[in-house]
Amino acid sequence: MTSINDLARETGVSTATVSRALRGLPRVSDETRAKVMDAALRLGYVPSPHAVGLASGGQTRTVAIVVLFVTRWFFATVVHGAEQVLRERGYDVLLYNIGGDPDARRRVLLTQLVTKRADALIVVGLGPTPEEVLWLSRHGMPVVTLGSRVREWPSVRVDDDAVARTAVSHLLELGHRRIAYVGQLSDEGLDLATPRARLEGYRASLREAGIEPDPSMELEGLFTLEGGHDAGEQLMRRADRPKAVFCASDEMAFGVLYAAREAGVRVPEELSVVGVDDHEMAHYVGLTTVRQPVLQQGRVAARQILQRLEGDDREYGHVNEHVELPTELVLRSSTAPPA
Amino acid sequence: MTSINDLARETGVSTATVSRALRGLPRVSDETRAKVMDAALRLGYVPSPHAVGLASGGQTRTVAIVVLFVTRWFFATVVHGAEQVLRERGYDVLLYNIGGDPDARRRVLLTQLVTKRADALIVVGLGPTPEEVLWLSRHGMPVVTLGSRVREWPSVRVDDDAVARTAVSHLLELGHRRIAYVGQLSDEGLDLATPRARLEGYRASLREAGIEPDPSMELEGLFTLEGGHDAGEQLMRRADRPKAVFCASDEMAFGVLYAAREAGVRVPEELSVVGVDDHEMAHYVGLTTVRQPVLQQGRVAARQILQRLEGDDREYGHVNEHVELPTELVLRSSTAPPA
DNA sequence: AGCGTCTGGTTTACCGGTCAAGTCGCGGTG
DNA sequence: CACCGCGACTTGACCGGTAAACCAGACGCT
Repeated sequence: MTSINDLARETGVSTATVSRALRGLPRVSDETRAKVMDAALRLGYVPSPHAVGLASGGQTRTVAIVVLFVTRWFFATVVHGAEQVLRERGYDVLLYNIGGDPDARRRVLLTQLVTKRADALIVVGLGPTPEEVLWLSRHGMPVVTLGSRVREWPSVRVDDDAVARTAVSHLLELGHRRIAYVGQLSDEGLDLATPRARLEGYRASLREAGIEPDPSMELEGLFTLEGGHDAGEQLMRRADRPKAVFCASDEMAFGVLYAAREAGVRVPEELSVVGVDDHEMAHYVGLTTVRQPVLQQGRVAARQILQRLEGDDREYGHVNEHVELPTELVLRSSTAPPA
Repeated sequence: MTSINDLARETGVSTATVSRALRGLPRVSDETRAKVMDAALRLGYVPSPHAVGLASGGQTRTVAIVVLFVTRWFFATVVHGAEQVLRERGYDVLLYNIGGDPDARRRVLLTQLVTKRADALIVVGLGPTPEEVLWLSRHGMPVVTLGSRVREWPSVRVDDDAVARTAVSHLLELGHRRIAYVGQLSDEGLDLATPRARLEGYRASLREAGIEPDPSMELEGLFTLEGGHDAGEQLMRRADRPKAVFCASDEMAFGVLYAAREAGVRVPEELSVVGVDDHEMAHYVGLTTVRQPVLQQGRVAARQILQRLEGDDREYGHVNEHVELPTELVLRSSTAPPA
C-alpha cells in the first residue's frame, strides 16, 4: 500500500504539501500539484480513511442506516433513496439490518457499534426509546428518524393517522360499516411507531363515523405477504366475514387478496381491500391503496442528515425539522360498494 | 468523547496498560484490569476504530457488499443473509448500490472507494471484468463473487445454465415446442453474468431438443415486474403468440402473468409460464419456477469471506473455492400441456 | 534601503490507539 | 551475596494523515 510518505519521497516535497496538493488547497504551485497528482495516479495512491479520520477530528464520511428488514420493499426502497443522495455527496452507507430482533436493536442503538463508526444515523421504522435518545444524544450522534417522530431529532414521515383515515373513509363512503383491520398489533419489544399509528387512525375514523371499533375485527399479522395471508385466511373462515378490510401495508393486502381468491371470495364484489404504500405490484393486482412517497422519504432523510453534517450557517436552522410528506388515495379495482 | 488517555489518567496507569487490560491480554493484574474495566464502563469509553485501524495494520472490520439494485428481492435477500453472518462475527456491512449505473460501477470497483474502507468485498450479480480483477487484486482486496464466477476469486452461485435447462425441459416435456424467453438481452456496459447464462441455457436446451432458437422469441425485458409486464404485453399482441414462456426471474414472470390476464389469456390453458427464484410471492400466484436458495447464497458468501479474513492455517485452503448450490423445479399451476 | 505581504513551501505537533523494548521490585537460586 | 527470571507495568516509536506555526525569497511600495 502506497502511503503519503511514498508520494512525498517520489515527488521530493513534504507530506504536508502532498496532502494539500491532492485536496486542492491553496499554497501549492501548479507545477508541484501536477507532479503530485501524476505520482498519485501512477502509484495508485489512496489516502487511508483511518488516518484521515484520526487526523481531522474523527469524521468517517459514513452514515449508518438502521432498518427493520432490508428484504421488505418499503425498507429496501428507502435505503435505495437515501443511498443515492448520500453517495452523491461522497458518503458511504453502513447498513444495520435489525431483522426484527430486539437484541440486535439494543446492540446497534445502545452500544459502541454505531458511535464512532458513522457520522450520523438514519433510523427507519423504529420509534426510538427515551433511553436510546439519551444515549445517542450524549454521544453526539446526529440522528434522523424515518417513519416515526421524537421531539429531539428531525424526522421524515407520512401522517400515519391520516393514512388510516383516508383508507377507512374511502370504505365508509362506499357504504361499508363493518371494516376489519389487518396489521401488527403487538411488537415484542421493538417499538414500531407505524403499525400503532395506523391502528389508532383506523379506530378513530370508525368512531367518528359513529361505529364502535370491534376488537374481533382487528387481526394480528406480520408486515409481510405471509402475515397478510394468514390473517386473510382467518378472515375468510369466519361466519361473520366482513365485506371490507383495511391492511396496514400493501404486502399484507396482497396476502389477503390471495387468501380471498383461495377461498373463492370475489374481490371487490364480496370483499373490498385497501392497502398502504402503493407497492410496485399494487398496480398490477389492481389494489386500491394509500400511496406514500417511499423513495422520496429516503432522499429527504439523507438530505436532512447532510444538512446537519455540512450545512453552513445560512442554511442551518432552515431545515424543516419535521417533514411530513403527502399521501394520496389511489383508486383501483379492489374496492366497491357492498353488494 | 473519552479517549484512552482519559482512562489512563482516571485509573493512574499508562495507556498501554489500559489497552491491554481492555483487550484481555496478559501481563495485567486482576486488580488493575478491574479498575480499568470499571472506569471504561463509567465513562462510556469506546475505542476509536480509526485509531485502532491505523495502529494495527489498517483493519476495518467491515465488509463491503456491492449489489445492482437493493430494491430487487433477490439482492435484498442476499444482503440480508450475508449481513446476518457477518454481524454475528462482529463485522459491519458497507452497502454499495450500483443502481444499474455503469459509472457508479466504475467508481466503486475501480477507484479508491472500496479499497481501504473495507477488509473485503462481496460482489453480487456483476461479472467482474479483467480490469476490475486486476485492480482489486493489486490492492490486495479479498473478493467473493455471488452469481458469477471468475477464476481468481471464490464464488457462490447456482448453475444458471442448468437453471434454464430445467425450466425449458419442463416446458418441452409438457409438449411445448415454441417457447419464448423473457430476460435482459443487452446490459449497457454492466456485465451481468446471470441473464446471459440463462439465455444461453435456454438456447442450448432448445437445440438439444432439435429446435432451432428463434430470435424473435427472445424478448428484451428488465429484471423487474415492469420489464416483465412490457415484454408480456408485446407477446400477447402477437399473432403467432407462443404457448409457453420462460422468464429469467420470477418478478418478470409476474409481469408476464399480469399482461396475460389483462389480455384475457388464460394461464395455464393458453399460456404456460416458468420463472426463476421462487420469490416469496410465487407461491401465492401459483407460479411454476426453478427455486434457488437465495438467503443461503448470501450466507455462504459471507462465510467464504470470513474464512479468508480469519481462517487459521488448518482451515485455510479447505474452503470450497467455487460453491455451486442446488436448484429445484417447483411445480405449481402456471404450466400445463398445450391445449 | 527598509518594510510589509504574498507564494510556496517545510517543520512540528498532534489524532488515539498498538506494539516492541525497557524498567523496576521481588522472590528464588547457585 | 550477586544474579536471574518474572510479573506488572512504563516508555517511546509508529500508523498515515492533517493543521497550525514558521520560514525563505520575490515583489511592490514608500
